[in-house]
Amino acid sequence: MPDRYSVGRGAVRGFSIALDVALFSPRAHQLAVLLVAAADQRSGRAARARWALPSDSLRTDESLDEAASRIARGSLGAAPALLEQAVAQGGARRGSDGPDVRIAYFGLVPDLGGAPRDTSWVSIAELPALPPRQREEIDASIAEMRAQVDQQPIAFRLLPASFTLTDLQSVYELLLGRRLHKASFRRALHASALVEATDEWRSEGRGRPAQLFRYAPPRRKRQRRGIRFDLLT
Amino acid sequence: MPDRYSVGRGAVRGFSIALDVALFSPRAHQLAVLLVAAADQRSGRAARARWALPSDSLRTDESLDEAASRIARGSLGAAPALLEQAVAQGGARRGSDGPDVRIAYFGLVPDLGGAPRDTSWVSIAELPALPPRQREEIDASIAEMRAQVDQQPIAFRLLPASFTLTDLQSVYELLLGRRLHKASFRRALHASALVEATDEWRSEGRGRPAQLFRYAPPRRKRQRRGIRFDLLT
DNA sequence: TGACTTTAGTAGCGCTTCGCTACTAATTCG
DNA sequence: CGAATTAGTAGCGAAGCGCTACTAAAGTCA
Repeated sequence: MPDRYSVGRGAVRGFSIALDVALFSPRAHQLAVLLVAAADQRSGRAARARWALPSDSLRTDESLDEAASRIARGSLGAAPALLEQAVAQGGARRGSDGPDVRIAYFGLVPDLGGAPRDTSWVSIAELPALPPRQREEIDASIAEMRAQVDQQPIAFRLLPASFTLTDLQSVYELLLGRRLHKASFRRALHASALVEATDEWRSEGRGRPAQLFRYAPPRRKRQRRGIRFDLLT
Repeated sequence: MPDRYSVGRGAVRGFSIALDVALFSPRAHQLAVLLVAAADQRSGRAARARWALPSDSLRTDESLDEAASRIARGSLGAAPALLEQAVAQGGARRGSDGPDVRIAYFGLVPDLGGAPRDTSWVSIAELPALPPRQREEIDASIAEMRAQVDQQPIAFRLLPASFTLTDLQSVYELLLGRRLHKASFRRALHASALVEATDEWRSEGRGRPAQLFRYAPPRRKRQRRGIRFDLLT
């Protein structure tokens, strides 16, 4: 009889688990991901710059979420504004001594200026060569993040407490990777009542000054919707 | 200096990895999940029936996807119509000898009648006591599956090649867990041109016979949409 | 036979949402 | 003073949604 309910029997304890954390941030009108510089490991050569996602092995005294948070803080020097699990992949050893299973997390980080030492914010449109599977992890993370953009108000975590609506629209455009129409964006935003106007205005060189808004979520119950056949691939 | 880019260094090889597979199927107008009966492991007692998700440890010669497929086939006796990763959880040992990390997959299975020996289709509204964390895995799987319902035409995988529109609507209602309005459902479906009518009709006892349709996806490019602020929690 | 029940399927109203063009408003530059 | 630049709004036409109310075709049963 096939082994149909072997819960916990004969567990193989030989796996190592690596966590990769893709931290995204809006930088210079591009969506950028934080990469760390790692020395080339092959000997007998001048060390060339290699790039990789912040990564580490799971330790025995922490949960996956804790490990992801530790790795994010270690590479960034601060806690990200959001940190969520994207995807797990792996199994079947690749013949190397690397980890067998990789679990990818992604995070969002406001643009607060520079990058920590030995790290760099790199536009997702210009990614360098990366270790195996990390490219797919970044792609999966972006897809997962975009799926959450209109489920959770994550865009506001990338902005300071008060911001202009043009700022907010730019964040949405970077997160989604496409342009939005100004009037439609504002209409939908106002209808949602997610922001409230302050009485401050910001002048940014030329042009009319922009009013500052703050995030002020109402307590609303989620309303159901019909089937979105138009979203089917 | 903090350990910021320790790719593959000091990997701990002590983890075991368990995969749980939640297989969903429409049964008796309920969404059901396949559970396997496991004998009570505590000794000195008459074995009471215990239920659990189909589960097994990851082996060293297979990938995560392969393991999930193996477990699904092992419990079901056939391959499911869909199998996708839902979530990984764990780390930090619970002091037991169980696996350290659990990775949940979910699948969809058409209603083809009975359940294999030692298994049972149980309505998700009447779940029995389950091993730790499996309840959360089922909840996460349902949420993930529902998020995919209008991204992928997964409902059609639960129906035979030809079906009535009432059948199709029932599948959508079970997958989404709520009632849909007949006229609106059909209007959206016809607008999508996802199905085409056959020239056959099915009479189901009383009432007017229903026309049979088949799934016939058009090749269409995905059109972008605006921000759905109204979906924000 | 003929009314009643049951299930399938459609018409269309009122409202909301969307993308878009076209406008007005307030500031700096020269 | 314009011209340029950025902020913000009005509103049109199309599409989508929820719903009530209808028609259509079968079985049931007096």
